[in-house]
Amino acid sequence: MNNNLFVYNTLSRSKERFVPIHLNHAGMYVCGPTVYGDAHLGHARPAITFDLVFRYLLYLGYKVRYVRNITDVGHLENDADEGEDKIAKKARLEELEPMEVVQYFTDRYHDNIDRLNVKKPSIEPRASGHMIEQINMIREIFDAGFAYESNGSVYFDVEKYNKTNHYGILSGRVLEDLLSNTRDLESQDEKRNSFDFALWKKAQPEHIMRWPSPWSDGFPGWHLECSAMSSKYLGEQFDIHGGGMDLLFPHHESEIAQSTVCFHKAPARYWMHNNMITINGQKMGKSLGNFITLDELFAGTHHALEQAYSPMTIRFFILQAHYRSPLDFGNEALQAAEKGFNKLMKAMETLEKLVPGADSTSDIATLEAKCYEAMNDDFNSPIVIANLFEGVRIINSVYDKKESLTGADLEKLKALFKSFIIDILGLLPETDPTAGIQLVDDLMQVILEIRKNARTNKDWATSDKIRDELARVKISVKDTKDGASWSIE
RNA sequence: GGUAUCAUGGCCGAGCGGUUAGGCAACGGUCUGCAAAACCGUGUACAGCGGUUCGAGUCCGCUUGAUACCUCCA
Repeated sequence: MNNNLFVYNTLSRSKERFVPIHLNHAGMYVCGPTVYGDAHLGHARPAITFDLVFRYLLYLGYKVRYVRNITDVGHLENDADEGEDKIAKKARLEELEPMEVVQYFTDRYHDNIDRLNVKKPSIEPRASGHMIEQINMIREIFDAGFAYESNGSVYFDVEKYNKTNHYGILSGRVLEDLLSNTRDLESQDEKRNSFDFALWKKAQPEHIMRWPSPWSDGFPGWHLECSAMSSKYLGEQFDIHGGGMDLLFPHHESEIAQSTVCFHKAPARYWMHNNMITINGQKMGKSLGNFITLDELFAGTHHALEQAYSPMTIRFFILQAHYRSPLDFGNEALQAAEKGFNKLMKAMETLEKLVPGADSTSDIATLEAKCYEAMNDDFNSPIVIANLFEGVRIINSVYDKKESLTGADLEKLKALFKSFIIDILGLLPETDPTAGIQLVDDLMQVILEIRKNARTNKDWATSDKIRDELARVKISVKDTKDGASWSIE
């Protein structure tokens, strides 16, 4: 097993060799979406980033348990809403059952993510299905003396925790700074300190999503579900915890505090955070209202979009940047990704047509080594892609008979492309809507035959008319030495 | 105000003490009836100011600017 994989750990702010807790096994937990709205481009980033991690670990031979939750309860809208959670609010507005809303957006999330060819996680637990685990965890924290009850709600005592631990270890914060710098928030009277966070929140009478507990009818706090579900399915300590950078504080910080109190150890060894997708240099987010949903991207219906972008274009676009770098959305960049992706896919087709030569003019083994090196260096997909384009150059040159590869190297290159493009990067050829329709093939053959006759007679007007008319229906015809070929745009 | 992360050519984005990133766009060439594709070649770059070093986008300091988090957020 490859043990040269290095992972950037937010905890240490450096790349560390990946050593799993249990030999040949890897446990990974990633914070999933809150299902109260359609998934947007920002949601695609962690889904694809950790899909890449998942796929590469699998590829290396690890037995991976990948847990990605669905948050369907508990996130507070804001203080003014007095504990009404987002999902309940949406449900009341639309007069739907909360679980109806959850189901609707969960299904839509799955549809979008599936189209991006994101592998399904091993377990996808829902917060609402783990009330008992969450209540038990609160009880443990309570019994350990790190929680207090206030008016039916339960809060985590951050100040007390910080006496023996460092609350802020992940985000580089110091509690004293938090004390003096916390913004003024109203209605904090239930809490001893502004930075204490809720473990259990008492439900207001109008609040529909509620569960019984020893303290009140209510719902669990913001950070608890991840601690409860990750420990349930991955153990008290597991290998990788992932999520967006915006969750670093306070969400992940609080997870560490909860788990440390309950299990006396940090929940995860490696903390991985993907950066944000920006639009005009600003974070794309729900609250900012500047987001573009995946549906809109696929259909090209948002006003900021010059065209529709296919799921694979989006996936390629995201993989062309390193996951820890911010990625700026732009039509020009998306269009460049689209062209680059098509070039890569065409080369894959060409690769199948190559015939072996007597010797090799390019070093495929080195190319392969570079791809592994890039993946092992904190999942550097842009470098992998750059190397794959070197492979594209070789493929096209061999096809043009300007270079040659031996049969063995040809097989190596095919295996390399299959492994890295399909298995690891998860890029698939876009399905041609006419694929498998024999009639279309036959019709095209008839048309090109007529055109060929015209060309033989140097009847360029007819030849060009056929090509132009076909271009209007998005079929491009290209004349090569071996005759005309056609493809759907 | 605090914490963290950045600042790379027309655009998107890698890199990291000394060697071409890559994609898209642009220009020249090969091929071609023309076009497209493909291939070959070319250019433009590391925010500013100091410092360390034989040598710095690459390390250190300062300045300027940007973003994220400190309130739900991927």
